[in-house]
Amino acid sequence: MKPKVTIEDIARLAGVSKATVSRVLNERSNVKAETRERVLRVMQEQGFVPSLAAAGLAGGRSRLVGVLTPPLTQPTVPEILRGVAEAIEHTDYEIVLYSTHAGQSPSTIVNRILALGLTSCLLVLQPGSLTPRLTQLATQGLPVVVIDDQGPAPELPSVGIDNRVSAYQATMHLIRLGYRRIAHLQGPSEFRCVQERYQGYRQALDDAGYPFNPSLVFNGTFETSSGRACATALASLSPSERPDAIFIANDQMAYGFLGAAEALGLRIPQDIAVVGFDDIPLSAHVKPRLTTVKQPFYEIGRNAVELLLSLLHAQPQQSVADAESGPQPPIRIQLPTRLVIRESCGALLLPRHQEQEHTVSEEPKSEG
Amino acid sequence: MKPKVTIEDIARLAGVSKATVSRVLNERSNVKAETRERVLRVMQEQGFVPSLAAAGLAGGRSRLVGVLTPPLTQPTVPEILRGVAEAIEHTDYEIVLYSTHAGQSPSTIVNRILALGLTSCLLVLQPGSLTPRLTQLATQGLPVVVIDDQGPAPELPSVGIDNRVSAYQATMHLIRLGYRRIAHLQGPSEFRCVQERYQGYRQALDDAGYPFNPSLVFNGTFETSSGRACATALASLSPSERPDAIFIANDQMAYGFLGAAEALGLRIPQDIAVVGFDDIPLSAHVKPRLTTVKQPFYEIGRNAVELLLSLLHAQPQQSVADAESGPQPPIRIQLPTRLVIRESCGALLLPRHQEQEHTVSEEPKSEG
DNA sequence: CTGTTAGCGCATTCAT
DNA sequence: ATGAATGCGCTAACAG
Repeated sequence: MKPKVTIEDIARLAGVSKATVSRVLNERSNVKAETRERVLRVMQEQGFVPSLAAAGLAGGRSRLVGVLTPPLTQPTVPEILRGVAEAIEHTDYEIVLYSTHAGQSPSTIVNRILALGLTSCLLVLQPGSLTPRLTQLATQGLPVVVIDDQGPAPELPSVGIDNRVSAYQATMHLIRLGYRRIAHLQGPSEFRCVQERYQGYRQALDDAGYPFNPSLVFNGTFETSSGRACATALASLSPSERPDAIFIANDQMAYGFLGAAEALGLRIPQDIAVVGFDDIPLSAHVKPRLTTVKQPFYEIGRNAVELLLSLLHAQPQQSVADAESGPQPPIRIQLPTRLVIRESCGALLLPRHQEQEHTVSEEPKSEG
Repeated sequence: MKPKVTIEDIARLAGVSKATVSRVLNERSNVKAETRERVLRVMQEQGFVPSLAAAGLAGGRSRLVGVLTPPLTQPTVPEILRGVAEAIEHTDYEIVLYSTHAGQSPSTIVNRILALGLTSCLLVLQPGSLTPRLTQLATQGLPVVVIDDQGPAPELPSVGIDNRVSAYQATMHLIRLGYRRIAHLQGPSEFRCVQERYQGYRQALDDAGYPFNPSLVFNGTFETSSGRACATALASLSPSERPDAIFIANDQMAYGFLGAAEALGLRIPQDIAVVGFDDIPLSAHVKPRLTTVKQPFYEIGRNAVELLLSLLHAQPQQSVADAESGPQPPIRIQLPTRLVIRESCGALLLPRHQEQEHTVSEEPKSEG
């Protein structure tokens, strides 16, 4: 193994004390410019790289951020992580990756993460059932940022999108295209984003003066299979009962819907127009190509890192702020989405749309 | 912040020395069963979690493995990482993730990794131009395992597939389906896997007694665009000159080929049959669905971790072994691939194939 | 088998 | 502005 160059080596070679070397390392101001230059030069020459491990130990805080993700093969994850990784890269922090998979108890992973002292903060994608535990850790002072969903109530600082507005725009798009009976396939109701998307759907119908028909709302699991199930259910309806469009709460379910619809002889978009949610990579390639709400996953990742680090650096004052103003609602950063229009909604069949893809954006008329 | 429970606390509460606690932690044999039980119980009660950072520092080796990957949005990466993550999870190591992206100098990332002392070993996906640097680090004693490609010569322990055999099978499949003029679209020639796939292609032609036609070999970049370029080139040929099938060295290029072929009026597989390589998620969904060689990415990830950890644990003896037998060729683990037959090769148009997907496997007649 | 003594490489008081 | 001393939490020799 290469003999590690230590601060001590640098100190000796530069003719200063270890403390001084440490000072230039941490960019303290109280070092004579001349001395600093000399030390820096020696560090260059020796290829000195400070040990993160030791620095963490000694300083009491490490420069590792724990990132906890669902399986990386889940289609929304890689793009988020790309944003996270690139944001981290501009800092002197590193990523410790914990990924969860199906048959694994949440406590296992949390215990593992608690092998902290390693990581000084936590970034969690889709916490799901971990939320209570995370909230607890957060109150104990561990900076935690959550991406995407945060359970029924927002309890932790988070980064994501405005699901309600996005769903509103998706539904409104269908309305403007002239569809009259617009169905909705939901995700699992325990997710906050599912409720919000549903609300956006409802509000769009209201604003358009459409009657709300509960029988047109279907429950899904966010998995492909429930898209298939939904398509099967619709196929069994008489043409007059059948909706002429559907807003599906994520792209995965939309794929299932598309596939089953084809097999069942339902033409998309002629018989039923479809709008999805997420815009994961496949969505531009399925047939028909999927109109969907694009989530800015990359930016979400970047913003989450920035938020997390800002929390981390604010740590010292936090307790003071808490004492002054009491517990504040956690910070929420919302990034804009856009509707990506492709084939499945039928818009491209109309004469006025000639582009391959375009986007719309529009706010709900009322807040609430 | 939660007051960290230290070994010292445990030692005091269990009425033993810190050294003993450390012994049960590291599962040393020389601890009286009774004492061990007591210590373990106290650790349970206190929710003690040892600090990886401190352990690494003190022990001289950390329990972090550095994983260096191309952008996570590259389609083959997530599945590999999933395997890596799950394998790591069964150990007491953790992953430190470094991901590279386009506009970034290799040295930057390597320097960053050298902020080692952090990580005790390195797993690198598609090292590319990093290979020399990695080789250097490896000779300095850093355990390094490479996934996929390793440059022109195998210089580092690696995990991957037998590209030659896989390409042979893909090409032979086309031959058996009766295609006579079989083209090949290569990747960038600096990659070893590209050469091997080419060799497999050549050998299949040889074994079948087909003449080799250099004008049917095209150079690509592994990117979608070169698939399009290739299709364009083929479209300009007269039907008699044009190949009736093509083996494309990765799925990304195959997508480009499929897309451009459709636009150019070339029917797949009627005019040209296509076989790809990788079987990334999209491949089952493009139209026509792509026949391709499936790489066992998940298993590759798992095996890479196992290899890396075995190297790490063998570290102490390594120099001895070297001295005895001189430098040995680096270990190479090769995992089996299988050909996934879908629409693009035309096999499903023939009467005897009724299944949606099936696989073939077959060895080259001769080695070399 | 177990306790004692030294550090690992660095940050952080104190001094000066 | 700089140096000396102390300790982070743990492992690794040593002794016993």
